[in-house]
Amino acid sequence: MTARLNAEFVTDVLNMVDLIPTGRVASYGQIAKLIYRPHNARLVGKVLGKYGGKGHHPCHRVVTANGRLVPGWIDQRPMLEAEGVPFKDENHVDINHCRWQGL
DNA sequence: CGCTTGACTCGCC
DNA sequence: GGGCGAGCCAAGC
Repeated sequence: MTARLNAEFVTDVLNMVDLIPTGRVASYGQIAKLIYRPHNARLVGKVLGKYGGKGHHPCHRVVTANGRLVPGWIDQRPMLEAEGVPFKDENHVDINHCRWQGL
């Protein structure tokens, strides 16, 4: 995972998301930091929406730092719920309790 | 070639 | 504790 500005970045993001354990979620900033790009959190979401949606990566386990799910993606809630992720609201997960600590 | 937008984050009020 | 604004990077028009 080197500091690249192209496909390497995408590969690293997808790789990180793919290794998130079931019943656990990670925030965009968390992943961005793991790939040495703390300011590219927005890119993580963009990548997931493009490559993640096309590939077989558990992009549904990735939420915002606030624990909010993807706006417009209603299927994300039941998917996370089925994996054992506690929910605060219909659009917010208890990220404080299920945050991925794979650091 | 430059402005707009986006599955974000953090600081300030 | 919740709402608002600024910052950052990349892709699309």
